[in-house]
Amino acid sequence: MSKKSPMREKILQAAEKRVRAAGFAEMSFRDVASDVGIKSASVHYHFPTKAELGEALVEEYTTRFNAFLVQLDTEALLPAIRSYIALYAKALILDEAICLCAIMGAEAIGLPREINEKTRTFFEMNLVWLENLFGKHLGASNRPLAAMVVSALEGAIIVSSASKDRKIFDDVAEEVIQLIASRA
Amino acid sequence: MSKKSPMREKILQAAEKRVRAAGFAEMSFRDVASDVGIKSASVHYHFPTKAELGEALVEEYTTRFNAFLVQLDTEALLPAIRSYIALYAKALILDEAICLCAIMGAEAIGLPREINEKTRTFFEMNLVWLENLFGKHLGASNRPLAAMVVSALEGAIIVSSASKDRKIFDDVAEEVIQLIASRA
DNA sequence: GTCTATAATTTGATAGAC
DNA sequence: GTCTATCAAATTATAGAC
Repeated sequence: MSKKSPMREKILQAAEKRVRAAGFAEMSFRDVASDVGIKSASVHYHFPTKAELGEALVEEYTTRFNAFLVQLDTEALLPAIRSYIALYAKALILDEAICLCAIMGAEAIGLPREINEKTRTFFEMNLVWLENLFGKHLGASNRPLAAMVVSALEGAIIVSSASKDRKIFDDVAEEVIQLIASRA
Repeated sequence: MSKKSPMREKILQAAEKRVRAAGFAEMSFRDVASDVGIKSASVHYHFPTKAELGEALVEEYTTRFNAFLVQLDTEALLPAIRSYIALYAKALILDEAICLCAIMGAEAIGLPREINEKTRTFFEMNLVWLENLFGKHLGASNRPLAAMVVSALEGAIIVSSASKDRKIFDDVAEEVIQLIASRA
């Protein structure tokens, strides 16, 4: 679906970084253009409108996240959960940013419907993956537990990032692991 | 600290609604002025800069939230937690919006330092309140459990709101209650 | 594909009348 | 306290040259 143009990829990368740092509304074509070394008019060649850039961002983010999830399907329950948590930890610590879909979800009312639908798909993908994981290892699907895990990790990234205190995320990560271990 | 001017209160209320729906960056003086029936120049009389309006928003939100928390201090553990969860449920369902400090935290990089500090204070207030509650009823303070509760509820509001599925929040709320009950 | 130039709109903010 | 008038800057987006 997505073309492999190198500049397109550079734009997506720069735009994602800015959205995940300050929000979709704060990300401007001029800033992104400056980041990748071209002019804002040239960004419109790759993404005609800001809405289309936003859609591509969420789409690509979801695809990338899903690629990781698929890899985890062979692991046992607790190792899989640890790897899943590591995805969120990477977002917070390595990228020094929050989850793209957390900010897109928070800004939802001001965003185009197409972006909102893709954001929703990201969360549903996470929930379904966890449900299947629990179904496979705990015998029952357990959507409430899946919702608890996704919410706790998404929330932990925001609270931890806003508080500039990584320990908050680490505390929540450990609680999530213990919670699932207690259900096993 | 905050003056009791009726128009000032109306402005704060309208601005909070807009920030919690689409973010601080998307909230404009003109839109807020229109909401309360005055011109944007008049908003500057009450709040000279947008940064000052933002600070007042977080400050007032924190004060209001704290007033609720103080009231809950006489309740037993599980009733107190249920009431605490109800505060978040009210934000999601009645206000049809996410937590002000969740969006302020998510947009942090693009916001003035003063707002970031006040946002951080809000989260710390929540953590300390929960820590004290656990200390009183569980014998030990347990900051990780406090972080888990705050993160799960903040995250649940965002995921639930973005997915337009209230059941996600309700599921997480029930998981939080069960989690704390299991530690009692 | 990228550029210059520019249109059209919105924004935060100020000056000064009332 | 609120208004009109206005400004300077930033924004999304388009047209057309190269």
